[in-house]
Amino acid sequence: MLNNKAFKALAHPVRRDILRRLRGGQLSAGEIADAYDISKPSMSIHFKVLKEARLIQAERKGNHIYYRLNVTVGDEVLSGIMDIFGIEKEK
Amino acid sequence: MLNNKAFKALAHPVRRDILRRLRGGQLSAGEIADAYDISKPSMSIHFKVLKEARLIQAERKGNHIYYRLNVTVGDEVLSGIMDIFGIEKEK
DNA sequence: ACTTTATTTAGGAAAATCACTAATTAGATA
DNA sequence: TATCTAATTAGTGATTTTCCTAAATAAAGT
Repeated sequence: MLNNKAFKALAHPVRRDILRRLRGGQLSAGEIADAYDISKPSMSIHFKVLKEARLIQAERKGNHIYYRLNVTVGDEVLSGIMDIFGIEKEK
Repeated sequence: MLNNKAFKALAHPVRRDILRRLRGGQLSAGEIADAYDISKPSMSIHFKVLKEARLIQAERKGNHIYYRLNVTVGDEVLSGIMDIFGIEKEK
């Protein structure tokens, strides 16, 4: 399946929340992780899952790694859902 | 999370395919199951997951159980995805 | 009542997911 | 080089998922 990884990534509430948090622009791994009561290593795994699904993109700036949303894949998921349910895009 | 179950249900490629198959109208458990190289009991579990996520609805007719799509929940998922990525509904 | 057909439930094994702590890597700075 | 900060990787354990076969249930036909 083409974007099975994206659907799998979206199956976890924390990962969906991370994405929502990135709507406003890029944030560092630490900034995101601080918002959750989950260890940094565990958060890092969530970032990895999102990255491998191409739902987020990473950029290193000195000491920090900044993550930002990849809305393109968001659109793909949206199209996927619409296809699944036979929902037409209202123009 | 409200519809975490729906997102979890959508994480499996076979379950997404089952839903797609139901776009054209209702089908019996057996009709759906026959299309996959997976045992009936395992398929039954997939139906259960989809049912508990309210993505499908079941109706017994004599010997058969017919499943049909619940597009309402499809719409909810769609809205959820749009919210996550900050995608605006184009009117 | 017995049998057949359709489907689910029970029980169990393998694999994946998700969390943790400890250790490592990468870059900046003294 | 040594040290500090930021983030990841390694290793481990608990839980969940996903599949199987065998058994049970439900409705219909004989």
